[in-house]
Amino acid sequence: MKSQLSSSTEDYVKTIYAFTEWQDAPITSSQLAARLGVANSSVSEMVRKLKDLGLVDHRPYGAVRLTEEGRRVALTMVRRHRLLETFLVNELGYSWDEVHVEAELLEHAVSDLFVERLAAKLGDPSRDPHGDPIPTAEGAVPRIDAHRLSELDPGHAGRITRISDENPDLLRYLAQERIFLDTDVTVVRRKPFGGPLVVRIDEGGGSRDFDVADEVADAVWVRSGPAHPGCTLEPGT
Amino acid sequence: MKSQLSSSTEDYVKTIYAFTEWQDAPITSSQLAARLGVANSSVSEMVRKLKDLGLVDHRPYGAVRLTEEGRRVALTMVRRHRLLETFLVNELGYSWDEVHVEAELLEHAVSDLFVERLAAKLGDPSRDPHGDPIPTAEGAVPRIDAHRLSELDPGHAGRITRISDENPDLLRYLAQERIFLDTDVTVVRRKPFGGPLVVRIDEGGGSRDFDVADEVADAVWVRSGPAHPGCTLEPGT
DNA sequence: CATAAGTTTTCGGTATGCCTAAATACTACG
DNA sequence: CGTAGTATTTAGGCATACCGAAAACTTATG
Ligand SMILES: [Mn+2]
Ligand SMILES: [Mn+2]
Ligand SMILES: [Mn+2]
Ligand SMILES: [Mn+2]
Repeated sequence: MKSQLSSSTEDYVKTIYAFTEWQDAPITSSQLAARLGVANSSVSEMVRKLKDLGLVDHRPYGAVRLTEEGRRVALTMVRRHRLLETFLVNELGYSWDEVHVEAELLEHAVSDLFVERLAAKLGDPSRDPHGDPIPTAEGAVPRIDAHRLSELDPGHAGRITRISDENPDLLRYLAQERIFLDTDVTVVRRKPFGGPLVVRIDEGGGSRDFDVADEVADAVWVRSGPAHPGCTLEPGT
Repeated sequence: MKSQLSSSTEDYVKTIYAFTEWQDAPITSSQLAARLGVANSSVSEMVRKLKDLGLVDHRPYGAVRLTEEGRRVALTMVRRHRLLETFLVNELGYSWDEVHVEAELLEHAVSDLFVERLAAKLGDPSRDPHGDPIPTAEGAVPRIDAHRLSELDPGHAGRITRISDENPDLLRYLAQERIFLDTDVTVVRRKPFGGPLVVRIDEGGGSRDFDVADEVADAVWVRSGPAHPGCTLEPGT
């Protein structure tokens, strides 16, 4: 059952999974190549290998989709990655913009024992420093019910539950502006002529207004409703 | 200054260093091959590469010796390995026979930042779970003044300061027999006709006698003198 | 519906790091 | 001091994972 995949294989599978985590369409070869920073030809070769391993479904010139087994492997890697990020922030004092690169390598080096011991030590967290859900060891993914800040109408209030970790510079900027996970925000209005979104931020009893650039509004996810939402689990397949 | 060596390169350098850590003679090609579990021919190729990188001195058919630069790299890897082992035991509840394999992989995946943050969190320890000295970030090696149990005369008393981590089975056996680092022992006598060494073990107010097989007596290092010896540092070169 | 534009795959090649088998160099002994 | 035996290096190959360029296929457009 433990087939000992190479780190490249693990990264391919993880990247295929990540693409459909917050949207629906399956990933294409060139998108995969772009995300992995390799040539299209390299993807063609690896996808054939992944298919031979039974990790993806793929017809020539078609999109790449994970099989059940591929999804299982992906969730294992995502769990590792996010637990490691949590460890780096909670225990080693990393900031949330520094953790991704480190976790990207460590995830391939740790054993299953290490991961489970670490999870226990961290108190079995259900989300990582960016608010991304941490799959359980059994492959269940905590459901996070949130919308992009960019999609919300004026007047909508909620709590930041996820910030895309794709751009470290953006994360650094937000930290500097004292905007974190669990910060409460209200959409005030959109400035005219394609201007930025204005949000009100609750902070230490008072509040302040903040202009949100479009790229930022796309990266920040907000959940309305109760202050500390319980996480519901959807079973792994 | 950071030249990004491959994990194989790092393991070669570390193994060359380790060979002379507790004895004098430099390592030969075949010894290196045996320790790394690779063919002699692989060593010949890699040693040429290491020489090109300026990490070792080597003439054809001669022994392999680290250069100053090689020693610096080796000490970096040894520091990583031993800090990771310490972390696994102290923070994740590993036993001392489980840590080596895990650290062997992790040492190549962690960053300098990770290592220094980890060292700080662990309180800058000067020895690992097996009593092996942890080099400082500057490359100074805590000097451990100890002798093999097998070399001591009857009547000699001391404290266990190091146990070779080469054989996990031996470590497991010793743990089961409640013999740890910092256990106080006195050599009682050697049983005749090449029989085992008998040592007295101080334990919880009382004491017990224990028969030590030759392989064990070679693996256990004892330091006489004060109960908690201060560590002296020898500067890295 | 034909062809241009874009995407994907195939092809030939590079770099690591490993292997076995063969050649070569040391060393120790008669 | 020559030679047998051992240690080491060289030669030829394999597997992985990457590349750029060329060929093959899909799709979009006029
Ligand atoms: Mn990775
Ligand atoms: Mn994350
Ligand atoms: Mn290693
Ligand atoms: Mn150790």
